This record gives sequence, C-alpha cells and structure tokens, in this order.
Amino acid sequence: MAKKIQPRIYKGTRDFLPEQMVKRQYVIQILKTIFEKYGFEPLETPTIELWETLSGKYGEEADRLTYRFVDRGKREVGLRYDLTVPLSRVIAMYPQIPKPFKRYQIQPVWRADKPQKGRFREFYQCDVDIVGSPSVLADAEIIAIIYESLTALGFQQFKIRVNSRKILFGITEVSGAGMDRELEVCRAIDKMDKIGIEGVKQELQEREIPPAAIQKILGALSIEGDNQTRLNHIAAYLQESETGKAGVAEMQQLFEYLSYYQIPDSALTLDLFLSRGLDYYTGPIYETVVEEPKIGSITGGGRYDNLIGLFSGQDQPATGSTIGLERIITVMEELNMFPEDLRTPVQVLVTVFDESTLPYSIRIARELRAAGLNTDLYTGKSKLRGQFGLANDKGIPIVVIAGPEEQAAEAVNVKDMRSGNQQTVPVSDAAEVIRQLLSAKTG
RNA sequence: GUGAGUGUAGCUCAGUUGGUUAGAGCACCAGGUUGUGGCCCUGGGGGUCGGGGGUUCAAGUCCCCUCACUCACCCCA
Repeated sequence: MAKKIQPRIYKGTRDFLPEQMVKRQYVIQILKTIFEKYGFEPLETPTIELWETLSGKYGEEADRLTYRFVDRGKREVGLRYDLTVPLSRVIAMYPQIPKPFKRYQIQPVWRADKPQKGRFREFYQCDVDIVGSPSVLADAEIIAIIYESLTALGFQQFKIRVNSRKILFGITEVSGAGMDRELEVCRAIDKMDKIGIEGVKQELQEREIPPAAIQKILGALSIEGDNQTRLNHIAAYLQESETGKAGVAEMQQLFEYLSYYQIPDSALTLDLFLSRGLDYYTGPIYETVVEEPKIGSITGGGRYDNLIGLFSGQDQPATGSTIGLERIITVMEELNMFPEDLRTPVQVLVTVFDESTLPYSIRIARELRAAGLNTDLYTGKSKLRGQFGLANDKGIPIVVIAGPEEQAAEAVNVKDMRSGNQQTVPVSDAAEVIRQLLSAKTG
C-alpha cells in the first residue's frame, strides 16, 4: 500500500458534508426564489480573472487580500475577491445586455486573510445588483429584496442601516479636511459603533485631520432623532456642498420610495456613521446587522456608478448588495432557525431482505421513484438491522421492507422511523401512504 | 503584519508536588436480537501525549526551540 498522506485541508476552506449542504441549499433555494420573484436573472462568472480585472478596484487593503498567481503562460491572474467587479467586467464586455439589468449571482469568492469566527478564505456570496438605473428606485428595490430575503429566512431582529457616500463626501468637503481625504474620513467614522465617538475623534486626529475640521465633522454627525430630523440637520451643514446636497436629496427620495414598499421603520435606519470599506461606492450605501450573535454585518452593498466605466470607458450606473450566505447560516445555526427535519433529502430507504427478494426491492424502489419520492435502495451487505441503523443515522424518515412475506402478498411494510409505527400496505398504495406520512409529520 | 491562548484516542476533555502498564464520555466495530433503528447491557479496536532537543534515576507533567491550530487587532460577508 502506498504511503498514507495525511488528510488535511487548506486553512480557511471547508468541506460541506451532506448534512451541512442540505442546510446551505435550503437557504440558497429560498434566496433564489425571492430573487427571481423580484425579476432578477442568474449569472455566473469564472473563478479566475485576469489580474488587471481585479486589481485597483477595491482599495489597497483588498488588493493585498486578493489571491494572485502567475499561470504557465506567465499571465498574471487572480481568484475573484467579490462578485461586483466580475459583474462590472461582464457589463462592459456585453453592452448588448438590455438595461436596466437585474442579476443575481451565488458563487464562492476568495480572500487571503487570516480566518477567524465567521470569516473564511473561501466563502459564498449571494449578490443582487441592478445595472443601468441611476434612480434611487433601484436602491429601494435592493433594500426591499434584502428585507424580504431575511424575513423569509426567519430573521426577526435585524436593522438595515442606510447612508449616502455623497453625504459623507459632502461633510468632508465642508469641514475643510482637505481634498482627497474622504475615504480616510469615511474609514474613521465607520468605526463609530466599535470605538465610540471619542475613538473616532482620536482616529481622525491620528490621520492629521485639522482640529477644526474634526469638530465640524463630528458636529454634523452627532444628532439624535428620527431619520427626517437627522436629514434636516445634516442638510443645514451641507449648504455649501453640491455633492452633499445631492446626497441629502437622494436619501429623502429613497426613504420616500421605501415607505411605499411598506418596510417597517423598525427594520430601517438612516445611520450617518455607516461608511463601508470598499472604495468604489458613490451613492447610497447599506448594510444589515443583527444584535445576536455578534458577527458583524450579514449584508452589505451600495451604489457604484463609476466602476463599470473603468472597463468600458463609459460610466454605467449600478447598485446592489451582497447577502452574506456564510454569516446568515452561522446566525441561523446559533439561533436554531433551521427546520428540525432538515438532515437529508432522502425520504425513503427500501431495504433488501436477501438475494431472492432483491428483484422485488428494485421494483419497489423503481415505483416509488417514479412516484416522485426520493428513494434510496440499499446497496450494502448488512442485514436488516444494519439497514435500519443506516436509515436512523442518516435521518431517513421512512423505511420500506420488501421481504418474502410482503412479496407473497404483493405488499410492502412501511415503517415511520420517527414514530416507530409500521403498517403493511398493498404495493399499489405504497407511494400514497408514504406521501401522507411525510406530509403529516412536517405539515 | 501585530498580540494572546491552546496542542493527550476520530471528537470533547481528565491526567495530583515529575513516579511503574496514559484514562473517561461520545463516536466506531462485534454480540445480546438469523425480519426492525433510537434506549439499555456486554465485549473490542484504536495513542510516535503536535515535532525536536535538554534537565532528571525517572518527563504527558519542568526548560528551550519549532510546527500547527484558535481567538483578537487591521479589514471584511
């Protein structure tokens, strides 16, 4: 025998065993259904992109965290860091795609950072984006789909935080912090809920923002009250900034649109401290946070009107959000939000009594399969006892016995593993009986 | 890249001031049950105590180095 290689796995990556896959597919299925209900169409793009496609789009930090290789032909390539940049490349490459274009995309992305709780090197993202609409109606659609998605998955305590990069830029501009300091200022105030207002102040000082400017920035941001009150307050600060005023106007419009979607106020908040890390956002930005467990944001996105222009030379308005599949699953697991019986897609195990009744078992399996039941036919060597053990271990709810007695009577014995009850029924009734047992327990 | 912590069976862990043959629970296998899982009972397999070096009559235990993993910072989903 060859020397054994220790089975190991690359740090930050995971195998998804069937029991986990069933949960993942449950979540993905619900999301897909909603995405399509909102008129979004599917898209997939390659794992590997040319380095020039990926580099310089996200910011310095993200560039550093992008997996990068040289292929055999000495071409520089990388693994995609997110789904937004590949989408932008697609839009630029296929200008004939009718706009506005609403697409969803569910694929893994890769980031070369150190793994920790709720954070991996390979993980799935679910993105929904609308390309070709400059209207905040598109942003409202995205926020509405986030709300419906989370609600459908059973989330009850969550807040969609909304802000505008234009407002943040305006505040920086008016404060006199200096040109091109917007992103630094954004990054500092983004840490508000982590380090508090004093921490933000200190952060800004360390970045050598003039004290007077810091004063103004914090003054503009620290105002209590409902969304409208804070918008009015900030509007007063932004009289001198065209960008800022535009930001206020689009927030007004956005909240008006959102009111028509009937999203409850409790799930929606204007958060002037929200900033988002990536460089490419230009307008409304949004993310979703849950109080428990502490895991950071579970969705994040915003408008990026200048990104596609980097590929096509012509800007194309676009907005969208990532729905963080991994974190959603983590939260759902910790809060026990998955249905109890979500262990295997197999509904029925047809046992094999012995060689002589095997043809009968095959026939039963064939008929149950034809009736649309997910049916496993036992292919191993164990006796009945072992076959029942397998059904138990996998969580298969129904076991069918087709032994000599049953065969003689043109019948099968149907056992419900959950209750322990069993009954002998004619073959012709088997599928219907099983179907009823399955729906009785779950419905 | 920075800081902290943890490494003993497949998993979770116990292991006394250093002392003889390293344990438990769970999981796995077999039997109790030649037509029936879970619960129970009996038995069984499984360990280079992360690796290397040192101190000692004696090291899972003490010291040094190293590797791996985890958590946090940064950043993010």
